[in-house]
Amino acid sequence: MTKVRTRFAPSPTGYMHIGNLRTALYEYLVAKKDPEGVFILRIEDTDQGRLIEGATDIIYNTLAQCKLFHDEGPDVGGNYGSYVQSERMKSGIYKEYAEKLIELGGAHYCFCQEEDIQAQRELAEARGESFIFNDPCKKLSSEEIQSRIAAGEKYVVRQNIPSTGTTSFDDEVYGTITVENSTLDEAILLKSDGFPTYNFANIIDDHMMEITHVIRGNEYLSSTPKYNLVYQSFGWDIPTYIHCPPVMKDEHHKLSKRNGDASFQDLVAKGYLPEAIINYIALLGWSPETEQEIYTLDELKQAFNVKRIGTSGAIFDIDKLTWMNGMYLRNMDIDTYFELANPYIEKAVSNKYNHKYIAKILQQRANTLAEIEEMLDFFDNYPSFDIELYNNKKMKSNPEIALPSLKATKELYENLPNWEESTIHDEMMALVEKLGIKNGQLLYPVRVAITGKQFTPGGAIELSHILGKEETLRRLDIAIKQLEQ
RNA sequence: GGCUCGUUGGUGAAGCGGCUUAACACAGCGCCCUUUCACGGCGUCAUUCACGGGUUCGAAUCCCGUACGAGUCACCA
Repeated sequence: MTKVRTRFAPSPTGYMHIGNLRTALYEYLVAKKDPEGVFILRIEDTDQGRLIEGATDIIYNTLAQCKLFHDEGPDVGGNYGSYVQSERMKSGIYKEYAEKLIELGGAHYCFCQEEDIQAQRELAEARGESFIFNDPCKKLSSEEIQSRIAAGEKYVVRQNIPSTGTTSFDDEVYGTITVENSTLDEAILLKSDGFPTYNFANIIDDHMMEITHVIRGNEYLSSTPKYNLVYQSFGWDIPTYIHCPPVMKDEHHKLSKRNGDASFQDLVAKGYLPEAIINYIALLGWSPETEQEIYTLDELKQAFNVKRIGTSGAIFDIDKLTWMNGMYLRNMDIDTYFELANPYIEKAVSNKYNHKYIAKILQQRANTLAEIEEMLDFFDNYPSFDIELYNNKKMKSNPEIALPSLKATKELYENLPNWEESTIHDEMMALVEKLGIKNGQLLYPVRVAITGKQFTPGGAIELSHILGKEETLRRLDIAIKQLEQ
């Protein structure tokens, strides 16, 4: 069996689309399922002048962050020619192949004017007819063709499509698809400037790079029969096709840059982990055989099976990603977590507080790194707040109950032998006992008083400990004064 | 408009003719745990698989049609 070779062929647009990333993931997984499989990166940078500075770096960085390491590519080399399409263009290979295809009867020269064809098309559409271009140039004699070319007349190379019969292909996810040849347009392969069209370049590149599995979005489903006709004319092996359903923003729209939808970089900036993003998008449109949902990349390689890719579009659900990201955050060891979270903790909390301890209480609560800053804002800035906050039905707390609780806590805190968390805990519990109230009636008001927030990462005891005796007492004082008014 | 593809709950989805009075997960809701929130635990959330026919003893599962949606029909990639 020949070894599997797949390729990821993005355009450097400066934006790593989630759908594209998923395609890259699937390409990587299909390749790596085979111990000798090869995953290739080919940059398709022939976009009409839309070159964006640093855009290829985004592609390299994204793949590296996701650990989707490619075996061949512009930056890592390989034995299959340039991996940058603009460089391949210069070599003239496409023209050679186009001419070869003409010899083989799979294509022909066409001297028609673009405007003429366009006019015909518009005429047909105006009449409500479907338009299939019937190229008169197909009837040209080879002598005439030669003389017109010799005379310097512009031409394109156009694919030959039989006017009868059908063309079928097998897709691993959509099954066998058959179309009537009579509904297929004879596509231009080589443009009048001598450069190939995207689809033709793709066919040639994939063949030259010995790609065995073509994985792409299902928007290519309709053009695949035309691809096959070219392969057949050349007598080349047809790759295995794996068309994937789209990743949607909502019921009707695909996720796209135009809509301003989140890209991979945006998600990372929002505090999502590349591992979690990969894990989540693997499950968008593909389902494993077991009920397992959390997968490492290695586990994904094991579990992945093309046959279980679905056929209908999947809506990107940020809530589920958020949940999954939280799972990753919670399941990592505290040191790793601290390393990841600290930059965010630094943004919100000055060094006078113990960041490591803060990370510990944060780990079970934050689902994304980016939300950390807001969760910790009360450390350096003690906010003013409404005494309404003391009202909590479940805790049986209200401003009236809060005042004596705060006063008692203040007195207790002032006389504590030390500021260990265990000491604070034991003494506070004893105080609850002594006052004959509920835990929440003491601890809830204290927590509100020292943070000014309804929700905090951690309870009154933990937070008192982190804030330190002096700061805690200061805040308690302010809170008591506010309540006394 | 032609062609191609799709349609199971709010979302991702399992299901491949009887084991399904449709799994699992997210979100939601309720309860429990708990010094808040979160975590964790428990429960609830589609009598029904877009709709209509047909095949069959039996259909979400097979066939046909309808509706709706998407993709594609460029000398763009």
